[in-house]
Amino acid sequence: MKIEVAESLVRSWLRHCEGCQVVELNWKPSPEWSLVISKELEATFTDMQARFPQAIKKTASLGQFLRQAEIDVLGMRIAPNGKVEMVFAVDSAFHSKGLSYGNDDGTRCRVQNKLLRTALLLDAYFHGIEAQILFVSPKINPGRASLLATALMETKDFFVERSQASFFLCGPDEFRDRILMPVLKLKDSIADTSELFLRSWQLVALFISEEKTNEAPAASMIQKSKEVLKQNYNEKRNALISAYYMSKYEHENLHLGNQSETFKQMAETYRINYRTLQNYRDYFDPHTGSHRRGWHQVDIPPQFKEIHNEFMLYEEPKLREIVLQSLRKG
DNA sequence: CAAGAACTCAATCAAAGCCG
DNA sequence: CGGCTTTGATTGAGTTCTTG
Repeated sequence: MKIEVAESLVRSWLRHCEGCQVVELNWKPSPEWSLVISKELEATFTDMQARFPQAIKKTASLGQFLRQAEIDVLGMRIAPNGKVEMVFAVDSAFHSKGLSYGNDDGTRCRVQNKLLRTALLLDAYFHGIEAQILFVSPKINPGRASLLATALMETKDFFVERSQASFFLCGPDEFRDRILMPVLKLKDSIADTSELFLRSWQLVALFISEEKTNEAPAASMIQKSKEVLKQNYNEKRNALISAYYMSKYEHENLHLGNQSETFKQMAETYRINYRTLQNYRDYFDPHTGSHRRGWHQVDIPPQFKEIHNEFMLYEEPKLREIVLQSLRKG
């Protein structure tokens, strides 16, 4: 069996991102299934032949047309009540030099043929169920993209009154945003080794994360996260200093209102919970000569100890100035 | 003495560490 | 890996104290 990596990706996508409980690759109808061809379906097929003579050969009968069909990835999303609420039919083409089946016309006809055939197939075997029909290709040359977009429009137009299906053409952008990126994000949460695409991505990711640290764009991201960390660190440090001040000297000299109001302002500035800040103060209380008992029953945590050691010799006005300045800077 | 402010400690949650 | 325990950080709730 030929292994198509794009199909594996789509399978993972349908399972995890689109909520399909059942997904099959290379789905085809069995010749053993009894297929009752309705008049409407027959009529649709005849109209289709007339409307898209290039894409569909006149010679084929409907039965033959359907039997030849194959859907690369077929997914079903089943509702809790057991009803199939959505069928996904995806055809994928991964051509590293850009989607191509011969010349422009050939490519357009092939894609259109796929879309039309799939729509008929779904109508025949999953009649009345809402469907999404997708043709996905990670690389489509710009010149052909507009051609295919037109073909897609024609197909949509043709089916607008006849079927519950919606059609999508996923070129490079949609492929990346709708399918690839969401699946890549799953890297750490899915452990199923039978999903080839995800598995290989997990393997590759081991090494690109290592390499990233040397690359410029990644470096700027790391720089950013470092800045965020530094900012958080400063906020926490300022919060601790303020808490130390509050424990040792109370709030009056700050002139920011009563104790609650003072805490409130500080907490807002340092982006922590009011209670948390109050608790910081209580950790200091047993060591600052405060009238409160504070957290006398536990040891002072190291980071509190450090602040204590650093500022224990500061006079009130000097420490007050430090606190007020940190509040002004925000 | 009632309402609001302050205090104390328990409960909760998440990250880190451990181990079969 | 995955389940379990430990540890640390944060928040919530109930009680006590002040103040007008």
